[in-house]
Amino acid sequence: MKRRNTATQEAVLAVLASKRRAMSQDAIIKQMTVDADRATVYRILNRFCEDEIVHKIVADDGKQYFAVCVKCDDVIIPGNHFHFRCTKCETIECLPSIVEYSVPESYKVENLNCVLVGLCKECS
Amino acid sequence: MKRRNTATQEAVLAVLASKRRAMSQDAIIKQMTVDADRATVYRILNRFCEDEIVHKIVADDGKQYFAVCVKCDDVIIPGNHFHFRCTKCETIECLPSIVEYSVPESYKVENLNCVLVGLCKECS
DNA sequence: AATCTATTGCGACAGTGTTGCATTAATGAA
DNA sequence: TTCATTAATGCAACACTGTCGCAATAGATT
Ligand SMILES: [Mn+2]
Ligand SMILES: [Mn+2]
Ligand SMILES: [Zn+2]
Ligand SMILES: [Zn+2]
Repeated sequence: MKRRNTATQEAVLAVLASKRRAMSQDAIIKQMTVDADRATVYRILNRFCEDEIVHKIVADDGKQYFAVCVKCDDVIIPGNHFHFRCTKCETIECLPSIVEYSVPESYKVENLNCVLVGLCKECS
Repeated sequence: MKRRNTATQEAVLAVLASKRRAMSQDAIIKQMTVDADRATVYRILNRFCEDEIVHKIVADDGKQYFAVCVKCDDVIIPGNHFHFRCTKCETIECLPSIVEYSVPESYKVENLNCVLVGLCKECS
């Protein structure tokens, strides 16, 4: 299954790369110049997740948000970081803060989905 | 707005109290002996949240899960604890582990939604 | 140009959570 | 007890999200 380059994929990535935030499919399509079908954008985003170009966060509104896997302060932010959702400006951003946790004996953690909710710097 | 006691409310609470897990509205209704309307159960659960009888977790499947606010090892588990979702037995439980985080200057955290995903003790 | 097949658009679907509104029933006063 | 008040419910309807099947389109390669 070799990947192909398409205008729609580049448009999706361009939006995600320009904003420094995690965005919902809804918000991504609104920001896109090219029009694309909802289902297509979902497929593109899921493909990006498989290829680890973006990562997915499920916020406490139940929606999926996607963000590019970027470097921050010259350190690659891995999957296991906190996210922050501002209830006022309705944005979600990746925090440079790593999630530290401990689980009971013999539990196996494969994934994290940690979202802090509140007011961001600008809104508080 | 004074609260009234009803059989449905007690049934919902009975289910949540008997299981030690966080449950979705779906799962709660399946376990209930009394039948009740979907919408009613949601209203009951949201009321319980307001009254802080239960707390709500949004898992990475985008669904809302509800759990009674119980004591664990004689220590009250507050709202800011991790949750664990087992992908095999499809349960969500409250972990006794507190979420430790740090946010950038002047961010205000009002809520947490932190879910660890993987295999629980029995399933791993 | 011809071929292969990844990608897309469209329609359809299941599931979740919410709301409006008429009806029922819990509660406290008479 | 009876009555009045209104919280709680059942039902229908709705918006929204994420997914999938399938035929059509269009990258990539020879
Ligand atoms: Mn992130
Ligand atoms: Mn909990
Ligand atoms: Zn903000
Ligand atoms: Zn399990």
